[in-house]
Amino acid sequence: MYGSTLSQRQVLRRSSLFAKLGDTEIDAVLAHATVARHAEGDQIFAKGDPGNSMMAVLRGRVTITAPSQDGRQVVLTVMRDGDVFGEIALLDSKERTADATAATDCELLIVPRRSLISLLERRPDLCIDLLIVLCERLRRTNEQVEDLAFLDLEARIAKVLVRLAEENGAGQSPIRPVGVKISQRALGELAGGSRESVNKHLQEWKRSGFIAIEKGSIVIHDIEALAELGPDV
Amino acid sequence: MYGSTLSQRQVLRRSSLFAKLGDTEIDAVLAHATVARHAEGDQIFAKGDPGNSMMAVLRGRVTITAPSQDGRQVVLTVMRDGDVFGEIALLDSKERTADATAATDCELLIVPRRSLISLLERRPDLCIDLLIVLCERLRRTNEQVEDLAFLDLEARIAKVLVRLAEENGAGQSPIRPVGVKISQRALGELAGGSRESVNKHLQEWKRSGFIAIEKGSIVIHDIEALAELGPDV
DNA sequence: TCTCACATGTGAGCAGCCTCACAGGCTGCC
DNA sequence: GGCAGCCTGTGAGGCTGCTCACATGTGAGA
Repeated sequence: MYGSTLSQRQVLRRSSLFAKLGDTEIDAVLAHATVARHAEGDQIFAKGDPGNSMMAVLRGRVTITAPSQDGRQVVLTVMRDGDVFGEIALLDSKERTADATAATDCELLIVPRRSLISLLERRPDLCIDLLIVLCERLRRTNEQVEDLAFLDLEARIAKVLVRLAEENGAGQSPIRPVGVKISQRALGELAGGSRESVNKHLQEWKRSGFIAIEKGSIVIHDIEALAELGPDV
Repeated sequence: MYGSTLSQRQVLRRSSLFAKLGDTEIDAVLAHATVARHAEGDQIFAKGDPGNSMMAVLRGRVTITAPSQDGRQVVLTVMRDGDVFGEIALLDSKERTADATAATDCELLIVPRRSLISLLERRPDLCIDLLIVLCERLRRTNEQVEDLAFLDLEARIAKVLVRLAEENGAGQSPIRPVGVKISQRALGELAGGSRESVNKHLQEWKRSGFIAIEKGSIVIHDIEALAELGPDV
């Protein structure tokens, strides 16, 4: 876990929450933080674990999922470079509320409770930043509740696909096809539906020319059409 | 809105977030805050409104709901004495994410953005309290996502009923019947289902002797049975 | 008193989505 | 090479929960 101190600082600054810290404070956090590496598929923590640390994603992607008793899952969010997660259990000293799994090989910074609390006490402005992060999270989760309550599966899948396409850089031109690397099963977990039903809707869209289906990924040809299917409630 | 300063302070201290403040700080908040009264059914704010204040419930109940395009609603939470709400839009300076409606006649303290921000800057410990409030909120919303994704309507209704019963003071004895004052339509909005479907499940439970149904309220005779129907995922 | 708004009760019919079952194809590992 | 484990594709069957339609009771207000 040791590189030169300089690069460690830079690594920590990749995380939005810590970006604005001075060297002294960065070093104070680093003094007790560790870097963990996980291979794709590794479980980082499980719902119910005691949570006495917060993680920041330095590199890679982490999915936060809620497990059901019978082995199904819903994806609550996907964390990427610079995002922090696991702060809930840390802040209220309870159990982890969800599972965290490495979606790709990844590198995490693990900040123990005491470091974070003492940092927050020294820097009220960071505290407000963290509040804003939580607000954003809450907005997303509320939206997910609305989607599950009001939209049918087709709309939810469309919405997820559009979001993934945008995250993958569909911004440039609405014409250029965008590839989204995801299995149909995972898409189902994101949208809250079964693998088979996802497949059926995708087939429908393929016939309509909105998308093309490849092994392990979906190529979106007409993102407008999908956006119309998955309205913002 | 003016009573004696003393009672105003006490009123503000009813809200958990402000309870620990000293008189000086209370007065600083009060200097810019106002008290609003709303009659049952009044809309307090609507999704999409600009949000430059936070509310604390001094007396009464407020339901936070998400509206769908066709007029349906899901209830996200119900706020009661001492709870604060509306802090999301305040903190991240965006629009309100949901509707707020007075579920009963109620009295709210309205704290404008600047007062709150300056208070939070002076008192980092409050900031952490607020973080914990948001964490709790997030836990609840995540649970709601899990419920909608994994549980069927019957389980969701049961779970809502059990929660309402507990909030209404079912604690004492599991034998004594507990009355929950709620319409079947409202129950549907809490559980994410239609009025008719709610009615059918309730009839079923009535036949089984778990509950009795009265106009505008439900009397729970066997809360254990309901708790078993609505497991914690 | 009459009416409006709202609450509960109930059945018919339909759409969405799930599960089950079975296909074939590709990849990586023994 | 061959198998295990993942992926996609597809149909049958069934349940859940929705909408629609209508009936009844009741309290508030004109």
